[in-house]
Amino acid sequence: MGRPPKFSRAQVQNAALVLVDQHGLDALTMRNVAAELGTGPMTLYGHVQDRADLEALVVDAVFSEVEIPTPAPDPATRIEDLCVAAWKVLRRHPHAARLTLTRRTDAPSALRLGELLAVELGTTTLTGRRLLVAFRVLLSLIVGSIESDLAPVDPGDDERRVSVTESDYPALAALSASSARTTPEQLFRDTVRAGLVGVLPQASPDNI
Amino acid sequence: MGRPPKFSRAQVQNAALVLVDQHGLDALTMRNVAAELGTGPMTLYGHVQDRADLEALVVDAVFSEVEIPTPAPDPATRIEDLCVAAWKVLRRHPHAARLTLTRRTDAPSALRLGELLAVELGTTTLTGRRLLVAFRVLLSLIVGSIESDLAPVDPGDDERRVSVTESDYPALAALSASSARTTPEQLFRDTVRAGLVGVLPQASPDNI
DNA sequence: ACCTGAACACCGTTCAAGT
DNA sequence: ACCTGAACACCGTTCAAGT
Repeated sequence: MGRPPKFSRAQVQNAALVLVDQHGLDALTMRNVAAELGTGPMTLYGHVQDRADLEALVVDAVFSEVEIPTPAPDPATRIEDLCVAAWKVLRRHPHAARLTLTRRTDAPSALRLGELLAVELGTTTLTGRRLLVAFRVLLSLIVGSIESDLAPVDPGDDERRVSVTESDYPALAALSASSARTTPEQLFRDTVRAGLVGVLPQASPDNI
Repeated sequence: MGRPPKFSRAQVQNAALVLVDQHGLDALTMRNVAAELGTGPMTLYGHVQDRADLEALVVDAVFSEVEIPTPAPDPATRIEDLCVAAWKVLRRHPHAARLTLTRRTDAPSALRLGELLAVELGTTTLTGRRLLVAFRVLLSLIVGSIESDLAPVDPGDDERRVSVTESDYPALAALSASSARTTPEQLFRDTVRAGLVGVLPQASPDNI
């Protein structure tokens, strides 16, 4: 407890992510993180600007875990793999994922991933508006799929939940039954492939 | 101030939505809503189960505003119009939209809209897994597009924002420049149409 | 029986006192 | 100069006192 600070910003980041993973997003408070590090709340302000900064740190930690896949031979598969890598890391941190859904992220690790995806799309024949649409479609599919999977995470919601099996929504009930017959990853891969078909002229619907 | 309650659940709902629209999501507190209605915080618990219930009320209010479009002749356009209707209403309430991104919604008005979309997709040749994927793609595109648009809503973020024009992310910068040349609605329509091409065998890429 | 104020256990952050 | 505890202005909700 001499001159050097008692802990680093990286330690704050790690403690925050562990807290969120283990006890949910509501547990992410200045006071809890400080307690985890064995100090008072005010000591945190030496490493973090404010609460929003703490949240940004968590988002950055999550995307830092993305394993960039080794490039597949064809562009469509490279793009798909990149999307799956992002999806996987968000799935591994469902509570933290909610942070990325709500606020726009400046986290360098997230921007780097976005840049990678944009570069990959740029190697296709897509340009201009169609390139932009392709990018937005893929980002949306990642974010949207995570959101769709997030339901069971919300605790206590189940008691209040109106079962979709109810005959009020027969079409939704049929979909929900059909979704019980796939794994989440398979469903996401199918979703991304469908998106690619709509977006890449050269992607053929055959491999779906 | 006699026997009948001083206000209805619908009034609570309305007061909550107005509060969120005007002062942002952080202003949505039991105490603020109560003050808006001229009572103490505890009186709210006569109409609302807890804070989560209050948020659900806001989400329901938003989706209740959806104007179901008059059905277009062809299925693809009917589906597109339905998606745009949902997108528009979320755009009109950007702060409240954040609630729908994070938590799974049981709001009847939202389920009814989902059911409508599922039914519409059911009138195509799609069945089983492909029907499910189509539904997920469209939902994801709505949710994801809203999320992408939400950035400027977050107040005070701009000061901290790392400009994407920075040369660290040239591909992202190019995309962002390209997105400045379209309207949000046009971009969303293009996005949905691309999604439909990937998802509906009979949708032709010609009309993009 | 119902409505609701006081009180409790939190929260982020300011401010000033400690070193 | 820097670190950090006390204090402030909030929050959702319990509990008990009022009618």
